[in-house]
Amino acid sequence: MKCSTHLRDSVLVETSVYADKGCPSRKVLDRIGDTWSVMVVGSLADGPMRYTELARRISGVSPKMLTQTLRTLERDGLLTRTVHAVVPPRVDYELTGLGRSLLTLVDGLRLWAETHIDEVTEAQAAYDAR
Amino acid sequence: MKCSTHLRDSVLVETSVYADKGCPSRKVLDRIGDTWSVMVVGSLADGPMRYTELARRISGVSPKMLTQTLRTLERDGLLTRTVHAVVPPRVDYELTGLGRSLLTLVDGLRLWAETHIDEVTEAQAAYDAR
DNA sequence: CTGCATCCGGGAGGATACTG
DNA sequence: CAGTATCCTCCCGGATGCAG
Repeated sequence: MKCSTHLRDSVLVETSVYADKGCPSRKVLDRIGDTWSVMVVGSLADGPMRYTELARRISGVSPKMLTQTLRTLERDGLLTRTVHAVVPPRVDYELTGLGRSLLTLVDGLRLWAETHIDEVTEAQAAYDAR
Repeated sequence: MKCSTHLRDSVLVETSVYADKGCPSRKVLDRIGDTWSVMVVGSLADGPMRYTELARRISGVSPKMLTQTLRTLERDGLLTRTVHAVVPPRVDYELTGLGRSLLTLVDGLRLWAETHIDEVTEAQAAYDAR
């Protein structure tokens, strides 16, 4: 787990991991780490989707956070935002190729979650019982 | 990307995704989403490690957050904490089988990051240039 | 319908000093 | 060495109102 391609200059930190802010893992983590981002990407797996549809599928998200998340993902090139010049306004969000390449990870995450959630829950119960 | 096993009761939200707080993806997200957690798990990939060693490899982490992260991961059954009764104190942290099963994801994350970070950076630059 | 602007409270998390 | 305790700041994110 070395940030081999982004190690700092100093030889003293050769063994450091995730040490550099510029470490790509760190940057991606800031994105994947964002709960809403992952949920948006996951939701868009099924295809293009409108703003309201996303809001409905991601229960609990405020308009503010949804917009903010969508903007960030758009800026990162993970999805496209298409405004249709009609009334009422219609805006479609769709994953880019880059965004879809993330689906593998997101899916892996979901799979791990469904597979191991029980073990985690048991471990927590055991820990709390001490 | 349905939380198929954890859908809410109401039929009205049948199409919702990540809607339920109890959704396992959501829970795992709270863990994976945590930057420090991922870095700790990634660092421990190489084998057992002491507190200070972890602190050194994860540059920028405060003692507070490192301890907090380690406790949470221990509680979740992702790593073990072994205290050796010696002076000076020696505490080893080691991934459990469950923790190691997460390495696949963490590695996938790192791989995606290293592979696509340039595309993301370019996309950001293009977006900002508009 | 699809947002943006604004306000605001709470909690995450950094810095620092100290202890068994 | 391996943490704990304390303080304090910042910003995440919810609520609300409004605009195009």
